[in-house]
Amino acid sequence: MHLFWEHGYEATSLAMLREAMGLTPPQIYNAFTDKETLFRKALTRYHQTEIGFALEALSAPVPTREAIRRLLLGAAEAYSRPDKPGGCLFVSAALATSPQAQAIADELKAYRKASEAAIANRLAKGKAVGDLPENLSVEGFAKYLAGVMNGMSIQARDGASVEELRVLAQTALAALPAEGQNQAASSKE
Amino acid sequence: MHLFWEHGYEATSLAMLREAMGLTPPQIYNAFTDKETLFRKALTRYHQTEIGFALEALSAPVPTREAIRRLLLGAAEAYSRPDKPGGCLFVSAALATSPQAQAIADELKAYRKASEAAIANRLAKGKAVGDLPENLSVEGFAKYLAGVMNGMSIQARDGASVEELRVLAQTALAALPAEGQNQAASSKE
DNA sequence: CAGGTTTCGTATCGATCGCTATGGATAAAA
DNA sequence: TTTTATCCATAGCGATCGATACGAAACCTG
Repeated sequence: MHLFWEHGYEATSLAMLREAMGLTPPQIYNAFTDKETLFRKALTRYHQTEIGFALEALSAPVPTREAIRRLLLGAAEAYSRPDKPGGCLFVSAALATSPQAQAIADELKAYRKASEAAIANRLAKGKAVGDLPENLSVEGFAKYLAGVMNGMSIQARDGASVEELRVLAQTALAALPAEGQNQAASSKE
Repeated sequence: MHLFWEHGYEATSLAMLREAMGLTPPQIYNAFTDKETLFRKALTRYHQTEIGFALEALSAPVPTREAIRRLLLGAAEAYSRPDKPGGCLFVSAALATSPQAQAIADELKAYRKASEAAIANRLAKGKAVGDLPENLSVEGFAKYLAGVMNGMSIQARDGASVEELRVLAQTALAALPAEGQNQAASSKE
């Protein structure tokens, strides 16, 4: 998973994977069928172990602004762990691929779209509760937030520290409109 | 250039390049020495022909907020041209590479860092003129803006339209603080 | 201990990568 | 017309890709 995270799908060779896992070629193919299913296993593992903060933030029983704050700050931490590759695997692993691997690229794109949809769902819920102004475009703002997270992934890959990503997240939060009461509190931290 | 833009450095094979240019192997090597220098030629060409909006926006004799607005809206257009690959070549072409191509990845990273530095310079100038509040962190805000542009690049690659990217840019602009007079005007458009 | 079966590491498969040597066609010089 | 030189497309170079065939070792069963 770390190798795919660092070098992407195509640039990670089976020789690297074999050396990292200490397996011989038949062992790796008995266990994972082929490279593509191995990558998909790494994908689901990444989703379960490294991206939990997102679902956690979006489903927490807190006001919408706080949920989004947790989402972005969670990304700041998850994308800049010292012992892990920088950024998000969903963004890095197959952004530009050869025509043969476009199925993989499409699958990662679907993951990103799903993340954006999850954000949009949370925003719609917040709008229904009254946390967000009536005239806010849920889809537009979800695209903004998903875009900011993707941008944080690039910045993390370029070496941005946790603190720098946190500042970026806080800055991005300033674009979030508030229905009155909770705007002043956010400028404190 | 379009092939590198679409498929990235490593996933673009010389066979694809030869077919696109209608050249035989010796012709391509006589003209461009090897794949790496060909890619660098494509890089400088991309920088000259597709990214002019950035320098233009940052050096225009307009208030800081307007400069940033032109920067982000310019990116929205440049990243979603119908007849061009989506997103920015500097972001897409070598985000995750094999160890052999890390020199290329580092070079693109340097390009991205240079863009962020250019934004920071413009912000510092704006701060000196009084367009921006005194307590604003120039580096932090530049990292935010560069991150938003990188995120727009990902969204464009995922199929976002010009209009969607424009909305994203406008949303990102809402995070820009103003020294009083020009804040009200921006919420109009 | 002998026989049959399963497991597993090595060696290698065909395909493709970036890149280059070679042979034949063409053009200029005598 | 003959000779020489230049150009350039085809064929193939070594290396590496993902994936597999084969022989040896190990193990459970009589």
